[in-house]
Amino acid sequence: MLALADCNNFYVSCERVFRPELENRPVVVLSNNDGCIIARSNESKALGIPMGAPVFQIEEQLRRQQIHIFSSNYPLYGDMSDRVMNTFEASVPQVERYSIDEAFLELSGCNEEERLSECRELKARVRRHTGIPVSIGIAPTKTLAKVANHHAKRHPDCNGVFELSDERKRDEVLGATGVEELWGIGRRTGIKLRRAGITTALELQRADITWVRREFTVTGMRTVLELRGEPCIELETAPPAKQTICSAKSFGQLIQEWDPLASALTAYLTQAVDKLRRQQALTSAMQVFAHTNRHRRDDPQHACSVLLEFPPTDYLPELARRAVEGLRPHFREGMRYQKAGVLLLQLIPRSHRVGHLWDDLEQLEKQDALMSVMEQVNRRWGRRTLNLASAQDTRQWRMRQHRRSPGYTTCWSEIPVAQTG
DNA sequence: TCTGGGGTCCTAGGACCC
DNA sequence: TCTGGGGTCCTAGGACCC
Repeated sequence: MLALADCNNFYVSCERVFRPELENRPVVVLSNNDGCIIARSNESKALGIPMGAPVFQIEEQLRRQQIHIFSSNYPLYGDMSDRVMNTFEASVPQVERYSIDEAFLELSGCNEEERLSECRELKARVRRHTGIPVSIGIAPTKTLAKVANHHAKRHPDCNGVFELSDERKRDEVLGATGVEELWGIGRRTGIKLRRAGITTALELQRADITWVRREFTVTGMRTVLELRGEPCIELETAPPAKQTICSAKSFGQLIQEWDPLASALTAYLTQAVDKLRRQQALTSAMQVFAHTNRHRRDDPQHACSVLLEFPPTDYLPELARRAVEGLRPHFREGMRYQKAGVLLLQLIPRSHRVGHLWDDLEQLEKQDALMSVMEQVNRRWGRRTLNLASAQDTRQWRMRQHRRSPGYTTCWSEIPVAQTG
């Protein structure tokens, strides 16, 4: 039997661990550049703060209702996530880390009673170890576990844990679930289903399978089978290596000159190469792009993008040179660029590097040594201690983060200090 | 002034092969 | 008028997820 464990309002909960006075108060967390709302406490939801709302549109409401606002602090959330996941992994036989705040678990309990108590104990342990509240939904398939989890969150009498295996109970809950609330049914498919007269999860579960297959491809069919209790989506305990790595961001302010754009590009590439090396992979192609802000109707619009190919490598200085030189001819003077990024493509495991007679092995070793030293220094002394010079001047593109919380668990100088008396 | 970032999977259609 | 039957590989685009 599977379970989906999901941290409640995760980013908000992370902030509250270190600011307990914000318990029971409305709190929101903003996206990069303090652009829009990406996490809300229950109190903020109750006050009608919509998910994804641009901050500038609801600024007045946020102030009037005295909602506490945080910029996002991804190093903190990533670290808290690791702590939660480690607790799961120490407690159940199998864990799939599904996202920063969710995991699918395989449970050992043989009957509903055992599984419920197993999960209640787990929920309490995570709270004790990390301060983060979680909800757990139990079911025979991932899709049903998602439904069970929603139910656990919405019904306080469940105390955050709910099992959906009994068929009668299952169909009753599915009958009360809107079809677009299901995992795998997005906005488009939801509209299409409603047009076909299918409005609840139960109606979808009972739909004709060949019709579903024809209209909604195998993905839709899998959803239906999973709703019937037939597992189609396996637990993935060892995540497959990524096929592409992307690093892209909006700038803190619009950029009109090449130098700061090149600087931002180098910084984003640094992050991408970091992930590449952690995955022990090499890249042999990358797409580099930049574009203006399409929301600004009055600004002239421009999007440029270039695809570069080269022998497999993970050597940052060379990749940075290629990215910058590659995009340079496409950059247009005077445009107001809003965002840039890189995609690393054609990834291969580092162990598959094919040597050529004309490879300069000594050169490759030197490059490798340099990258390793850079990583060690940065691990020891903090991110970006050692950096490419061109990525160093962040003044013109650095993210806006006016309300960022300290790196309580991720930065030596920001660790909270406890005082007595 | 102000609208996130990072991914995956699936299908259709074209090119090409025997 | 007639115009095989498979198969692979690649790409673009749609849809979805958190």
